[in-house]
Amino acid sequence: MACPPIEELNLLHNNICQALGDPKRIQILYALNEQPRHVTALADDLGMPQPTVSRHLRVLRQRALVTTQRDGPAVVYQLVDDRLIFVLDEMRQVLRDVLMRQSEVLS
Amino acid sequence: MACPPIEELNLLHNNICQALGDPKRIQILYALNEQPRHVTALADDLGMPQPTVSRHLRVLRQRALVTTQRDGPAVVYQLVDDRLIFVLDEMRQVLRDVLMRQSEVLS
DNA sequence: TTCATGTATTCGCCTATCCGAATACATGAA
DNA sequence: TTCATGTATTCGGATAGGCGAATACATGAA
Repeated sequence: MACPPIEELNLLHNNICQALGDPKRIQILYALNEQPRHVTALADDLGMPQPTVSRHLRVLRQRALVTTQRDGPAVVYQLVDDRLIFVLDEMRQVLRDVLMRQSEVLS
Repeated sequence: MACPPIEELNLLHNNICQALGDPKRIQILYALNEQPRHVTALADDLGMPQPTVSRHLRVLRQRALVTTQRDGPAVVYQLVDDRLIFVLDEMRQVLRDVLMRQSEVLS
C-alpha cells in the first residue's frame, strides 16, 4: 500500500499519462485497437490532417505504446499492448460511477 | 470493440487523463490512497509548497477525483474511488511489461 | 534515375499550464 | 472582534505542447 518511489511515478507519467494527455491520441489508440492502420488510413478515418496524426503517432511511438511495420512506402501502426485499452475502459467506468454517485448526491 | 464516441473520449480526457498530466498529482493521489490528509500534511509529506499542493488539489477536486471534508480550519482530502489507484497500478504493470519486452528485443 | 505515393519534420504562432511569491480568505478559539 | 492557523487565489514570468502550412524524406515501381 506504500507509494511507489517518485522515479517510478515519473516513468509512469512520462510514458503513459503524458501520452494520454491529448484526446486525439486517445482516439488514435482506440482506433488502432480496433485495427492496425496506415497513417493515411488513420487520418481519413479520424478526420485529422496527416501531419497531425503523424505527430501524435510519434509521441506514442517514442513512449513505446505503439509499434510500426513497413508496408512498402506506408507504415502500419499497431497497439503494443491490448491492456492499454482495458485500462482506458476501466477509467471510463470509474468516471461513469463517480459522476453517477455525484449526481445522486446532488438530487 | 468499437471506439467510444468522441464526446466520451473528451470526458475521459478532461476528467481523468488531464488530471494525471502532472507527476505531482499522481504522487498526491497515491498519498491520499495511503491515507486521507490535510493540505499541510500533504505538503509536508511530499516536500511541496502549500500553494502548489492546494492548486493541484483544486484540479483533482474539479474533476471529482477527490472529496473534501472540513476539520476545523483544516480541510481533509481523500480519494473518491480506490479504483483510481488500481488503474494507475495496472498502467505501471503494463509499462513494466512493455519495457521488459522491448529490452529483450534489443538484446 | 525519376516519379508517385506515403510519411515525417520544421516553422511560426497561439494557448495552456506550471511555478514562486505574495496575499486574500475561512474557521474556530480566546 | 481579534488573532492564529490553515487553505485558496492572484500575479507575472517561464515553459511545454498544440496546430496549420509548407516542405523534406523514404520507398518501390517504371
